[in-house]
Amino acid sequence: MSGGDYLNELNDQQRFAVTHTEGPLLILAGAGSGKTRTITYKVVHLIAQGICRSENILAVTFTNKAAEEMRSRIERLLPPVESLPLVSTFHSFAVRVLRRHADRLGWRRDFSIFDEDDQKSILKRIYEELHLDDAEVPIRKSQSTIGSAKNKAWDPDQYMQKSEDFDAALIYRVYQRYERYLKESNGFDFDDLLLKTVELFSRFPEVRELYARRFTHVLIDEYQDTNLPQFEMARHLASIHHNITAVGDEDQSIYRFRGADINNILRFERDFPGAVIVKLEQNYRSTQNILDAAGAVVSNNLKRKGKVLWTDKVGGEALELFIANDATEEAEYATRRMREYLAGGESRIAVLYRTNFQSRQFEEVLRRFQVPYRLVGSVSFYSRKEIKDALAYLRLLNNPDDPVSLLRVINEPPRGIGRTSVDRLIDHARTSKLNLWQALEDALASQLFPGRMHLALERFAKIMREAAALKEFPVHVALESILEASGYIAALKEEATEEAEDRMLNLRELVTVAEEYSRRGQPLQDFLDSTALHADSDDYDPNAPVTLMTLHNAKGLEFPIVFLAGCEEGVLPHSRSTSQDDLEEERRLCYVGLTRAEKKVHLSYCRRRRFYGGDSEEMNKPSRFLSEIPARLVEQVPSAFQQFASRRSPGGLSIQTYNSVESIRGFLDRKKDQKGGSKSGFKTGAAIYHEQFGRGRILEVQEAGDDLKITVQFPGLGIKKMLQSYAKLRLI
DNA sequence: TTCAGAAGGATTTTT
DNA sequence: TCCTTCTGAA
Repeated sequence: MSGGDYLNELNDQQRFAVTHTEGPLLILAGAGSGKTRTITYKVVHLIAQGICRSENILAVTFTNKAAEEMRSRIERLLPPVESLPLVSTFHSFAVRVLRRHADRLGWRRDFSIFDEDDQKSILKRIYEELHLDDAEVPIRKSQSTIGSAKNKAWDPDQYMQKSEDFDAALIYRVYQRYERYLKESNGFDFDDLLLKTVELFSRFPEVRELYARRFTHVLIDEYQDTNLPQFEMARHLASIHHNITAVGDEDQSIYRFRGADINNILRFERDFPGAVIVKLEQNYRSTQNILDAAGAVVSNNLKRKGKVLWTDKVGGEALELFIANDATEEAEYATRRMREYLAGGESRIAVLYRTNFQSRQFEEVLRRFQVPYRLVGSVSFYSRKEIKDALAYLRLLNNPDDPVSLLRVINEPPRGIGRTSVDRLIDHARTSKLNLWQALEDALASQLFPGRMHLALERFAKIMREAAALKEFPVHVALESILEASGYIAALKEEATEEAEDRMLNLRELVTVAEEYSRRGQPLQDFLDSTALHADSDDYDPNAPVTLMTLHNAKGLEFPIVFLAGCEEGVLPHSRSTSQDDLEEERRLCYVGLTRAEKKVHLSYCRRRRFYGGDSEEMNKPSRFLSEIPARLVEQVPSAFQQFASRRSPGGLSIQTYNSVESIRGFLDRKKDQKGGSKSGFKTGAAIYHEQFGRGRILEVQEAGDDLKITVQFPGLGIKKMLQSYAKLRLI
């Protein structure tokens, strides 16, 4: 694009933000106001106007996916010859920096990146070493405490000084040992990636300057979700030119639990003197009704600067509220509506929820109704066992000091190295002050272990020794070879179960991903980095007709139709969010959900919801956020019972849909109250249709107290008793 | 050492 | 409900 055509596509405020290219700038932007678009255009503007060169720009996004999207938008707008600016997340940027300079901090450049699972297994080892009991201070607690200490940039000593935790002394020891363990393993955890980069910048001014000079313009998206180390990274990077542009919306700050500090955005002017502030308050996404509803909810928060979004899309459809008896019914209702939408030509619908486990019923029902969908998150590809195993092998090749990976694969597939052998190996490492791999080699060389143990360990050592050269091979070759050589594939083949089949397919998939890296000539290191930093949200496919995801993952996205499920006390807001600050964050989460929608929002909640299989004893209360939406904006859809009652025509053929035994019970109760025990309409001999089993005939109807038991014969399927099962029955 | 079965425990959100 | 951990037997 030439001349500046792109400027014509912007409103006055956006254009100001794009063309203001000197000094710190804060863009306070509302939902749907074209935040990301504005900084994307700003990047284009900087290059197209020759203000700086592509390589002098660093744009930071919140997720890899967002980065990828921004890159491709920039690419479309720029003349094809230009090189692309660096668009990355804080984490991947940090990895980039550390891969070049980690040696200054005493790490090698081939360091490993430890995820939360790795963290957990490290902590487990440390607990054993220190003879700590999980019952005393749960590992989970240590893990999260260490994490939040790191988010505040506290080292163990600072933690010890500042923490008021009753268990601080104990966690202090764990934290100290943990840090040493990481160093000895030549690894960083996620938090370290940021922290150590900041440390590098502050301890070595010449390194900081290298980057601060190279990037003359720094742009940061989703600034409201930056934590302390991220803020400090930004400050270091802007320390020479002060050309920092931050975009954010305090109402969409939803990562407090991860150390995100809403104050970073609230005190931007103090942090970056001379900052200019632009507000973007026009919303281009949603109808006025949706905005009003969202605005009404979030206005109950006290900690905000406050802004009023407006749109020229006046009115719009009312929000719709469905009250379901249980989660299955909620999903069924939503799925029926989705089917209608899809039939009517809608192609992008989102189901959003607070917690991942809520996706289950939706998946079940969508599959039953044969509606294609895409799930973002939950058990992601990269957290599957076989994938982690395969990556652990590669990681071990890359960094032999990595004990986490070594312990993960030493007996995977089983090769006769059991707990006892592993414990003795660890012992030997500790007493001889060697790392695990060295200890293994040492023990083998000095014949330290008895015959069978020795042989098993030797077998493993041989595999890894011979595989060492693979490191230099194309990634997919290395991966395939190690899977073969380790016997992993053979073991799966031998197993010959459906599950093993699945695992092999997943591994194939991983090889396909690796082939990409080989094709681009990227080294193993790059492959490992991006798999380590892979996020659930990276799986989002904008072309899927129906997408299921958490509210957190929905940040930055938009959909014509949004279903916001589980609007109950205990779910949204979550039962663990009790403090005032927590509640405000939950409210922002609700706000984020509502403002994803362009045309229509469907709200729903369940009167009962099962947690871990058991029935919840009490009835759920509707979310307090629902009552914060003005009644005039919401239309309540009749519940299942009401729908049933109203569709029943006098005489003639009536079609009655029972969504669950629950609603049948409700129906019976009513009937009893009204007419004294009149029956449900299920009669012996009646023909019946069941959504799953098809046509059948009722053999027996029993009513015991509140329970209704129906015995139905389905031709070819035998006799089924329907009691408290979620029978989908229709009389025909 | 490994496997199978039983028991117990847990669950927010994520780079 | 599902997943991890524990226990005992082969």
